[in-house]
Amino acid sequence: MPIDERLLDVAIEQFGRQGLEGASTRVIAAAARTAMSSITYHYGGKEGLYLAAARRISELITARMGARLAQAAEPDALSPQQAVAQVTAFADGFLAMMLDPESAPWARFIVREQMEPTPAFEVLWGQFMQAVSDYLVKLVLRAGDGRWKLAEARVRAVALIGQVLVFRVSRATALRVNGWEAIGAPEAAEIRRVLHAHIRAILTAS
Amino acid sequence: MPIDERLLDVAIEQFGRQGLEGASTRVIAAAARTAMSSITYHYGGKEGLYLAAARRISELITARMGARLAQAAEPDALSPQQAVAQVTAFADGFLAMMLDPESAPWARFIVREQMEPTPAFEVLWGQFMQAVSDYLVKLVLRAGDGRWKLAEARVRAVALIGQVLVFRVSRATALRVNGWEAIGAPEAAEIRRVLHAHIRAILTAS
DNA sequence: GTCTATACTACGATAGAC
DNA sequence: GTCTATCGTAGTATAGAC
Repeated sequence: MPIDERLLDVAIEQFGRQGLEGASTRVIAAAARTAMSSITYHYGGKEGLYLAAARRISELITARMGARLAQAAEPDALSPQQAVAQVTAFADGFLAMMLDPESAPWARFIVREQMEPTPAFEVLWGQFMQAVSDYLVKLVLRAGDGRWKLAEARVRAVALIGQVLVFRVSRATALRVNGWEAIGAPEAAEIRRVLHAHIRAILTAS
Repeated sequence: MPIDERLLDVAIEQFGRQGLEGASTRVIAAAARTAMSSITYHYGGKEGLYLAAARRISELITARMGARLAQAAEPDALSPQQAVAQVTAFADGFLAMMLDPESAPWARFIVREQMEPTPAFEVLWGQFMQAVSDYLVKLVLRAGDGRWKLAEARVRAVALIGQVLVFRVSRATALRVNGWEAIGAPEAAEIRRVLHAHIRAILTAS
């Protein structure tokens, strides 16, 4: 693995944990087994490395979600029941990503950007968030079969996302509340059961 | 306002934004208009100040949520319909806190602790999170009227929380998705409408 | 109690050897 | 391209004046 890729991997980990200011280029360079000045050479400096990390995260997430978005039928062509099924499938895929240990560094990076946006947020939004949210809002609109205006469907989509996100973002609390040591296969199955029930209830209620 | 309280206020703000390592005692002391060594004197050092900030946040949140938890009837004595109403009232109170600009620093601090727990997480959990989650799980159990086991009610409670939390933790995305500039009164009303509908659908679905 | 002064460590950037 | 060496700045902690 070339130096610039090693640097990106370490950067996502370190920036995710410590933030742009908190992370140290010394530590990043050492963990990538190279000299500090490699960061200047490849990315122009600390900020350049930070933006490159945001682009790399977008690539990794697009690689995971892209297949689903590409193969998905146009939401407008679906029946409401099919749209509910698609939302459920989306939630399963999103949950799997949120529970995958490898998503932890990305999640830390992204949550930081949510609460304290920097120019890197524009990268994340433009590279994958906008497409994902457009897709989900369309599905919700279709599942509602005309019951909801666009504005309401958007809020509903955000709330739906929240139900999945909480198991990554509030992981420590989720573990305590449930008395779990970790989220393994049985716990993930329990979460999926609940999310399926919630999605069906929310999207099919009169 | 005495120096130690000024230090705590600034510390919550700074630690929330930059984390334990990222925040600087120089900046904190300067913003509190005192000398760096006051931190050592009052709190023993940076880490002591960090733990004190966690205790202060717990106090502030308890002051806001405590009234509701204290005046709330024992969940076991409620009818399922009353339990649904209580969950809705809880969600409204929690959402108001999440939308209140003054919650932003606390939220940043707490989210950091969720994703990268330090000993301060024990403080937050013990001081208010445990009581709040116990209360909510009991309400959900009661609303389910025997349909759900304890384990399922816990997962449902976490998912419910997620629907509210997302508007604080993923604020930047929520604004983009909805095309909002900020979350003012009309936007908050729209969110409440959706959350009420979701809670009713989730807790009363067969 | 609160301050100033200072010791010591770590930071990011960069010049220059190879 | 990748390294070492170094500069100037900023970090925490602490000693000691008042």
